[in-house]
Amino acid sequence: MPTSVGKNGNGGADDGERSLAAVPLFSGFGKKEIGRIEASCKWCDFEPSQKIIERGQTERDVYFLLAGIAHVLNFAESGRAVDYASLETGEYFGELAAIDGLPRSTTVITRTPCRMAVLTGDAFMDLITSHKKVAMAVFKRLARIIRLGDERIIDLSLLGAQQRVCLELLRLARPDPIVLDNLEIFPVPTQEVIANSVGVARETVARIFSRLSGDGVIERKSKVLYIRDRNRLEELALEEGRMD
Amino acid sequence: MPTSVGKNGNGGADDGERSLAAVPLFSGFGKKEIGRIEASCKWCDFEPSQKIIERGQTERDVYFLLAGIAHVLNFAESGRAVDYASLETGEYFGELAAIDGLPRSTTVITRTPCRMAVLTGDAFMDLITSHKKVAMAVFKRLARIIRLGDERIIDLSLLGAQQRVCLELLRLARPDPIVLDNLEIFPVPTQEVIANSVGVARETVARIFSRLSGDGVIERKSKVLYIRDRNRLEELALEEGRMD
DNA sequence: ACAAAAGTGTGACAACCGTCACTGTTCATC
DNA sequence: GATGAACAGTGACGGTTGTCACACTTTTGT
Repeated sequence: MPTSVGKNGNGGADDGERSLAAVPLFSGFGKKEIGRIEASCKWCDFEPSQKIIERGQTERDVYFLLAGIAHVLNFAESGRAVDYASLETGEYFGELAAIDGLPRSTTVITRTPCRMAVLTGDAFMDLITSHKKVAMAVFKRLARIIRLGDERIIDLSLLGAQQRVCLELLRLARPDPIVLDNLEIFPVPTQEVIANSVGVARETVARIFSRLSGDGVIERKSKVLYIRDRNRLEELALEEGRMD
Repeated sequence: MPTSVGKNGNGGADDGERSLAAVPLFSGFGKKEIGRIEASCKWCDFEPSQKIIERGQTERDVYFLLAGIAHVLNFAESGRAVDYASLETGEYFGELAAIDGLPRSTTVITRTPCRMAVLTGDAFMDLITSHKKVAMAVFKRLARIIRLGDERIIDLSLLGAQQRVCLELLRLARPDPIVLDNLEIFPVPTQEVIANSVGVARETVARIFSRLSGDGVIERKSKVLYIRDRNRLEELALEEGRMD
């Protein structure tokens, strides 16, 4: 089992703020309206590594992440995981089941302590059908998910493990807040997370990192991973940059 | 180049019926309403192997497939293709760009002669925002696309080529219309199409077919592929059924 | 009906990568 | 600061699969 589940099985206590202000989906609403939505929410706190929804379950709640980070993934019987996405504060999940009524297609697990607001699937659908802005925002989000999925399918179908890892590094990279020319990744995900995100074995990620470090392309310092030679990294990601 | 493009470059002539009756998305509409939508459509006929939309283009039209079959795919520079889906009569494509205004993420090419109705992106969005039933149907379709994509990512990440090919055969299989216990695939896609659908080399598909034929699991007769031993095929798809 | 094109079958071969089995390192927690 | 757990690095090894090359078969078009 790659992930242990927290003890607080019943869904977390409610002891935090009750505000949806952090959710961009509702940014078009006035205070009254938001208040009404807030009134129909359940509020929960979760510890790290807790399962919020699980593939195959049939409830239809929609979750709004008010604080914390969660990730969307799936497990194979073998125990290996496939990571789809990381959810940040303000994002939501569980829409699919609310929309089509089918069982959950993926599992969502908290990475950090998380505070969430929960709407029933019906309440969410009411929101969608009665507010065009919300509907549009959800449409755009679904479109984005589809586009990201398509990209991922291309990568998995056509690229080698090394290329996919390099691409993932480039996707994760952000400009260094101080020296903006430098790219860095902070915090560095574990190799296992990266491996699950691009569909390779963890050891393969380790080997590729070793090589990249040796070539001076990347450099790791505890929590930060610096990208020293972005061009080379892009070459490796795009060309058939062989490993030898 | 795996696919040649038809000569009728300007988008096809209009010489067919002008009816959206075949499109389930509009099934909830009365005659008048459908008539209004029909009035705002452009109508086109396309020959086989014509590119309808192409990855990267920025127009936002939405296409309704009134007759024929098209497929959604992408090409790598190497020439290898990734097939996402096959579109049948009554389905539509091009929604994503209409929704989010971004460039086309995939290419769509006709497989057979196709008749289509075309709405501008704006007209399509009007339809969505003014008719809840349409919006819901589109939501459901997007949800379905996401779920299918997720499945595909799992398969690509966790399964071997052989397993994926066997799975694809099971997905394509339909009961024999006469002897309903028998499964068959008709018409058989070319090995190249299957290869592009599951992300393996065409030769690999050929080799797997050879083996399956030798083991009496499948049997090919010109246009039909019979599945003789469904259980074995499922075993091979799910277990780590080794090739020896 | 015939030629050309498209699709299929198969061998040889290398490399890529997953798996297994470790050791070494860093990190939290007492 | 010690101690265990999580994380990271690395060697060995073999199977699976992609690539290249080519013969063969079926389909298509004229």
